[in-house]
Amino acid sequence: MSVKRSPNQRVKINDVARQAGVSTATVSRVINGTGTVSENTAKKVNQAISSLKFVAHGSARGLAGSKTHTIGLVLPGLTTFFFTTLIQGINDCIYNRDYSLLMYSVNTPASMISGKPLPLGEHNTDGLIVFTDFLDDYSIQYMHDQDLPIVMLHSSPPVDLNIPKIMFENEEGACDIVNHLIKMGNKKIVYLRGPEGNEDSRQRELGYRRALTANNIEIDETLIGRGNFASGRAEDEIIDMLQRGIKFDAIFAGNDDAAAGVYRALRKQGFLIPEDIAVAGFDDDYMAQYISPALTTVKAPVQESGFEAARILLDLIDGKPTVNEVRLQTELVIRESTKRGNHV
Amino acid sequence: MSVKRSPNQRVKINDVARQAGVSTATVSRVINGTGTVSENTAKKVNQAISSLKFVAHGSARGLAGSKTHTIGLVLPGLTTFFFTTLIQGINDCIYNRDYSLLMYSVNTPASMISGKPLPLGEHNTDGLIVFTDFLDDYSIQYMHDQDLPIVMLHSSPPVDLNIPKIMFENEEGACDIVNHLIKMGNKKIVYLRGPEGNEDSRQRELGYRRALTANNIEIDETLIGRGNFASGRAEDEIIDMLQRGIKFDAIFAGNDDAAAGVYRALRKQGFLIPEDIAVAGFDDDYMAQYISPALTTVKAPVQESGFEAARILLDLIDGKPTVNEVRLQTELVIRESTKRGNHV
DNA sequence: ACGCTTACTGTAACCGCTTACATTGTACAA
DNA sequence: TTGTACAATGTAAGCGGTTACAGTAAGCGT
Repeated sequence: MSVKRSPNQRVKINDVARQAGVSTATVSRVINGTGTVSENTAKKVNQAISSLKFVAHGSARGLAGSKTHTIGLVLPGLTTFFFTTLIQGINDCIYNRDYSLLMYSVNTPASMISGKPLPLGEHNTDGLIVFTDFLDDYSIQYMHDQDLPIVMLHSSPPVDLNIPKIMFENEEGACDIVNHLIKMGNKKIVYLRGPEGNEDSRQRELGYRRALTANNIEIDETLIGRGNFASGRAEDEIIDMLQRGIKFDAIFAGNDDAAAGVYRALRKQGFLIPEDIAVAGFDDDYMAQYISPALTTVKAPVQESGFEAARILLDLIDGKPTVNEVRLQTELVIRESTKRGNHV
Repeated sequence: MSVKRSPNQRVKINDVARQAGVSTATVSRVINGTGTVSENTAKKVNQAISSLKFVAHGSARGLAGSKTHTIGLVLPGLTTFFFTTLIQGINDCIYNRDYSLLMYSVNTPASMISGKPLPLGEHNTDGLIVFTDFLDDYSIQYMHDQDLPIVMLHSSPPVDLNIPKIMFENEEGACDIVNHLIKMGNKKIVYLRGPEGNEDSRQRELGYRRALTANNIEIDETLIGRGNFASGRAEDEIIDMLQRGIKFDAIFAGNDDAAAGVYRALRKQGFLIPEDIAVAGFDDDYMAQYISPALTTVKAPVQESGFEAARILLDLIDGKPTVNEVRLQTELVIRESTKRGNHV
C-alpha cells in the first residue's frame, strides 16, 4: 500500500553507539540525562550524535519509555486570532523542553459516549490542554480516570475532578469596563452572552451585574442577549433587539468578535458609535485597534495563558505539585468606541 | 522521575483479540483494513473494540508499521488569522483519514546546518507541510533526501527538488487589484513588499508591474517599499516615504496586515482614506471588512489551501502520483478604501 | 477422488528505543 | 589488605503493535 522508505539507512542509536564506542544504553542515558555518565563519554556520544545527525525515533522512544513527549491541544474549530496567539504561547513553553504539540480542532460537540474515541488521548500524548466547550464532562472524566494529565483553558472541569484550570480575571475585567461605561454616562447597558455554558461568559456576566448593582442601576434582564462570542450571531441579536423596540445606550459585547458584529448591526440601523450607542468588547483582539472607531476593550493575556497552561501540564506530567487554578490579570483599554454616551 | 501510570491496565490489542476470540493479527487487519477478514469476524472484532474502548497505542503502531500516522506543519511564529484558517483546512482533510497534526512554529530563521535538528522530521511524522521562509534550502533538501514527503505552502522549494507547492494566483490577483486602483484614477501607486525572499510577495509584485505596464504607467522604483506583510513595519515604511517627500495617490500594501499599518500611518499624518490616498490589501483577512473604511482586497482561499496541501501530502505518503503545483484562484473584493482616487 | 487455488486466520519475528539488572573498576574506611 | 559503596557501563528483556509466512478449510475442475 504505502511505499517502503529505505528503513535500513536511517541512523539509529546503534550507529551512534558504535561510532562513540559505547553501548546503546549509554547513548540513551546521554540523550535523556538519566543515570550517570562520565563527562568524557558524554562528549564522545554527543559528537557522534551530531556528526551522524541522529534523531531518536519518536515512536520507539514512546513505546519503550512509555512517554510520548507530546502534548495535545483540543480546541474549537474557530478561526480567530485568539488561537494562534495561544499556540504561540504553548510553543514557547514546550520548545525547549523536548515536547511536541499535537492539535485537534473540534467542529461540533464531541463526546466519547457516542462511541468514536477522540483522536487525542493516552495513546498518543502525555497530557492534554483542553480549550473548548465542545467536549463534554463524560469524556474529560474518562480521560482523567485513566490518569491522563489535563489542564483546562478557559473552561471548567467537571466539579469534582482535580483538574487545574487557567482563566482570565473575567469578572474583574468585565466589572471595570462596565464601570467605565457607566462613568461615561450610560445607564441602559446591553450584555451579550457567549456560547451556552461558556465559563468566560458566565464570569463576565457576573462582573457586569456587579458593576450595575454597585452603581445602583437595576438589572434589566431584557438587556441581556446572546452573541455567542461570534460576530454573525451578535449582529443578528442586536438587530433583533432593536426591532423589538428595546432601548439602550451602550453595549458590552462579551468579546471583541461579537463587538465587530455589533458594529455592523448598529451601522445597518443607522446608529453612530459612540455618539448614539457606546460599544465595548473583551480580549483586545488584534483587530480592536484597527476597526473604526477603535474598540474599547479589556486586554486579556492570551499568549501568556497558553504558556501557563503548557507549563502546568508539563509539571503535572513530571509529577510535580501544581496550583489548581490560575487567574491571569486583565487590563482595561479605553479607545474611541466609548468616548461619551449622551443618551438616557 | 515521572510517575508510572499503571501501564498494565491499558486496553491493548491482546485484550481485544481474546474478547473477540481471534488472534492479534486479525484484530490488526480489521483496524487497518489490510488483508482479508470475514464479515463475521470483523463484526466480532469491532464489537470487542468498542466495548473495551480500545485505541491502538500510537507509538507501537509507529514502530511496528513504520508509519506514524502523523503529519507535521512548520509555520512561522506569527499571529494573524491566516494560520488558524489554514489549520482548519488541514484538519478538515486529515480528520477522517486517521492522521494527526503535529505543529511547530519557528520564530527565527532555522536551519539544520547550525546543528540542532528540527523538532519535526522523519522520526516523528510521515510527511511535512512547510509554510515559512524561515527554513532554508539546505534543511528542506536534507529531509527530502531522506524521502520524507513534503509539500510547500506559499513558498518555493529549492529549484531542482521535486516538491509540490500550493500557491495563490498571486500575480493575477495583484494585477486585478492594481488595475482597479488605476481605473479609479490613481497613477502613483505604492507597492509594499513582503519579507525578503517571500514568494507570494514576489508574485504580487509581478502582477503590480504588469498592471502598470499594461496601462502605460512608468514604473517608479522609489514607490516600491517593504512592509514585510506586517502592520508595524508597513506603518514605519509609509511614514518614512512621506517624510522623504515621496508623493503617491494609492497604496497596494502587499497583504491586509500591512494595509492595517498603512491605515495607521496615513491617519497619523492626517491623510484621509480613500479621499486623499486609496489603500488596497491582499488576503481578505477576517478584519478587512471591519476596519474603517472597509478594505478593498483580494480574497485568497486560505482554508482551501490548507486542505489541498494536506490532501496532496497524504497522496504523496500513499505513493500516489500528484500534481506538482496547485494555484488557487483569488477574487477581487472591492470595498470602501479605494472608492475614488482624486489626486494626480 | 484428487490436486490446486483461494479465502481466511494464526504464529512469531521484528520495529528502535528505554531501563532493570548485572558487572566492572575505583576510592576509601577498617 | 580486604570489604564496602558507589560511579560508570554493558546486557538483554521488553514496550504494543504490524506483517511475512505458514497453515487450514472450502470450492472447483477434471
